[in-house]
Amino acid sequence: MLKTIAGMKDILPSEISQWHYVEKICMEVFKNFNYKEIRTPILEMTALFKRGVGETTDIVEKEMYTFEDRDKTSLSLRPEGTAPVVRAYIQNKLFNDQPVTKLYYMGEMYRHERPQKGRYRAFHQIGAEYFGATSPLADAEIISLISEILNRLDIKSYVFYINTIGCQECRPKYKEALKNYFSNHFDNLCEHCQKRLDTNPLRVLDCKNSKCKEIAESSPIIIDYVCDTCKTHHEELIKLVDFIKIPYKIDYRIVRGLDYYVRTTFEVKEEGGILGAQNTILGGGRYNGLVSQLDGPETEAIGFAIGVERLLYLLENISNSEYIDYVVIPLGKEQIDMAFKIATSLRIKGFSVDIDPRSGSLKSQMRWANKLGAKSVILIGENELKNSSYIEKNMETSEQKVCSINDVLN
RNA sequence: GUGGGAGUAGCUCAGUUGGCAGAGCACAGGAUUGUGGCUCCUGUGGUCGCGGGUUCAAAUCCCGUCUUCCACCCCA
Repeated sequence: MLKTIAGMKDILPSEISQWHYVEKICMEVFKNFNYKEIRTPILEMTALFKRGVGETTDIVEKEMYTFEDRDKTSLSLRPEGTAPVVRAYIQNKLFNDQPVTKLYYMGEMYRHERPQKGRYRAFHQIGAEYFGATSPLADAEIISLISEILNRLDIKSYVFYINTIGCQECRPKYKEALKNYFSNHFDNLCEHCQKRLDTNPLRVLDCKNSKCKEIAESSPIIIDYVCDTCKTHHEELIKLVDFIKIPYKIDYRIVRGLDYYVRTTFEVKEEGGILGAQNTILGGGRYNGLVSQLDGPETEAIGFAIGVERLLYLLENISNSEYIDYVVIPLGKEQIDMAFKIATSLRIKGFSVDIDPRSGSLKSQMRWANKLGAKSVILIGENELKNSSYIEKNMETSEQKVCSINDVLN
């Protein structure tokens, strides 16, 4: 039997109402914050991600679905949403329309990783990008927007972490300080962190190893090393977030894995054990260099992405009350034509209507109607057809009334 | 990419020292004439993930492979 590719799965009719629910609420909140939807192809040139996400990131180095087009161009399924949106922003010169541009997207992303709970090779992200704003107000607005989405979805078991990771100016100094500090504890670091100390000392901060964690506890703190611009930006952001009373924690270990981030980074995590090890349900940050790096004008931006599959784990079981307005039941073969006509008429009028194609016994059709959650059934037998009438039965109250066929057909 | 657990009916799972493939739920039909849900009866449904091997005999033991789950790496 042919199956889905490993780490990819179908979203079944029984699950789809949850997806619609999340998408609907997000779209409403985006509307409230004046974001416009953008849809980009799932396939892009590999070069976009190499330049956008970073040549040395894990995503680009070992997780992309990459293959050659017929003309030998290297293409990749998008592993994330930001680079394509930035590409679209530049290509369509959206920066000419408005001084600031606020976009959101919802779609499937692809990464060739080992599947795990909350981590799939095809997964969905809902995200937004805010272009053209240097002000910490933009950062605060993004955080407010995320908070509102989580509130409206009635998700409670999460922690909002905010950090700043400085800029190209000040981060190297911090990295150097970290390197010095961790070098003094080199023998007590795990194998990975010993290597990371050279490649990316920031990563040692969010290592899961208990010894590394302990050492990281008293490591130098980023905020002591950032330049004045970054520090002011961070402080003003915090002031704004406090002012609108959004709960958060400052966590200097939120370092993020993608190359393009500067200053503000943030993550929302579920820490009640529902998600296991993959407990980050959304993440994002400011990326000031990305647009110019992809040949656009110098533009500051900030964005985030929600992992929809992870978010769905946290959703309280929303009432999945499937129903249908009518099931039309002919009691015998002679009444099928008229049943079909009545069903059609009701459908045209806007009701949801079904009719059993199997023409089984009355009992079996009633059972079927009950299973579909029919609010009412319409029964047509020999006697009714003779009188141009039908019986409408309310499935909740069991009340029945005789109606005229002519009325329903008009 | 690395390490570990699991795979038997649509779903959740039993299956003893290797000896005829099972249950509950779901689905279908029925319980005196044309009325659902509750109850009762009956029935359909399996290449025991797939491929090799050992054996008179394999769901059961061995090897490989795929999928899935858990963790690492990393990320949403």
